[in-house]
Amino acid sequence: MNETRDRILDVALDVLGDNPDAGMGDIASAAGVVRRTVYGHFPSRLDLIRTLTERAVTEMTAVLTEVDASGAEADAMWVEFIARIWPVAHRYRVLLALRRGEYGEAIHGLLGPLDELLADLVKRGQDSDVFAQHLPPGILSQIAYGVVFAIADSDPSNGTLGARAATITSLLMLGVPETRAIALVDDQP
Amino acid sequence: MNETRDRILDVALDVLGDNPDAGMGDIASAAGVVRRTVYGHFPSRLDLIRTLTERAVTEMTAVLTEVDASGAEADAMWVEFIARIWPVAHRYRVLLALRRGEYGEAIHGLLGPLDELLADLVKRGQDSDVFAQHLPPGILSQIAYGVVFAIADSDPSNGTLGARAATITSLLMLGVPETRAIALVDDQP
DNA sequence: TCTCCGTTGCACACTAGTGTGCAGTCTACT
DNA sequence: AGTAGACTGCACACTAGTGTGCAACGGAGA
Repeated sequence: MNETRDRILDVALDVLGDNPDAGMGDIASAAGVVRRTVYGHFPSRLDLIRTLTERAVTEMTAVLTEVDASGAEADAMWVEFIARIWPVAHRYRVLLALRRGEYGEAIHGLLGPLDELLADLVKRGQDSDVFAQHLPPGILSQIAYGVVFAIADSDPSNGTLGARAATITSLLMLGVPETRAIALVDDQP
Repeated sequence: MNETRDRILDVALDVLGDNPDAGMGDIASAAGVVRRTVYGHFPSRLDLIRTLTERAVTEMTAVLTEVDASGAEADAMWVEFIARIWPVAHRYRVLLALRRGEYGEAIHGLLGPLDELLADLVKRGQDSDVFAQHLPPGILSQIAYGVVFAIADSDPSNGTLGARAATITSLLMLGVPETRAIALVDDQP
């Protein structure tokens, strides 16, 4: 039904991932349509980006709330969360870049609930002495999450080779000892 | 003599720090001059940014090579480097944002030598088992350095309160155990 | 006083993007 | 065959920035 619309969204994620400043024209031609068609589906550039962000938030909060329900320790939850978010993180890496800039405020607003869930998880970890307390949970969660995205971004292949490294790195940063971090990661099914 | 030129450079760092997409007009009025005057000193926007970057690279490589000469262990070197780079990092935080984008290539080229020095330091740390090896030195150094900038960016006051947290966080990420990290940081004169 | 020289104010050309209007075409469905 | 809906192609108005040219201004120093 809306296959063109979906293709535009998929392609926009790719194109903006390569260059967050890409214009509607670039997205259109990458999707094999004309610029006017894109405006037919998304009245403005902001609409497109908002739709993309909503998609990301939906996918990510779904994963996070599912993981949350497991009742495991905070560090184990984090490992599971990153493992499941990893394939998605690379696709949506552009959102991190787009948070500073013209649409920053809009994106920030949509990402807000996800940020809170993450901060909660980190806070619980800090309260039970699983995570270190050198930074407040709000900042620590953002930085740790940002590192995962940054590694996803440095990873050319989007393969699972980087997922392990990203998980270990973020765990270390959260204050989990290296031996425990490696044990947790290697426990993944 | 060149007090206007210097003021423009200083102010540009502030303005671009707040908004990396600020135009020459924004910089000019923030510096209390007219746009035309800015073009009198810097023929193009790229010139301005290049000059800013050269300044940053000069300051930072000076610090890093000085620290390098101490012959200390890699983790101690890192602590000293961050401690001395911290006041500068906040001012030049814009460069991290500017690396992706229009002038990315130019900035990347200028920052190259600094990147290599950092990667060398991390590699030496990995070789002597002071740093973990979950990521190749080139990526690990970038991520660790990025985290320091990111925390500097979250820090509203640019006070030294965040410096401690940033140093600990980057050490943890580099694989230094928490107790050792804290000991190192508290050893700072 | 005269003269540089940095600065100003304004006009201009150019680029590159956004978003709209509208008539025409193609295709799938009835 | 006919029609509805999506897509196209093109023109247009608008915004916002870059970089240039040039005459005029004003102050510090010879």
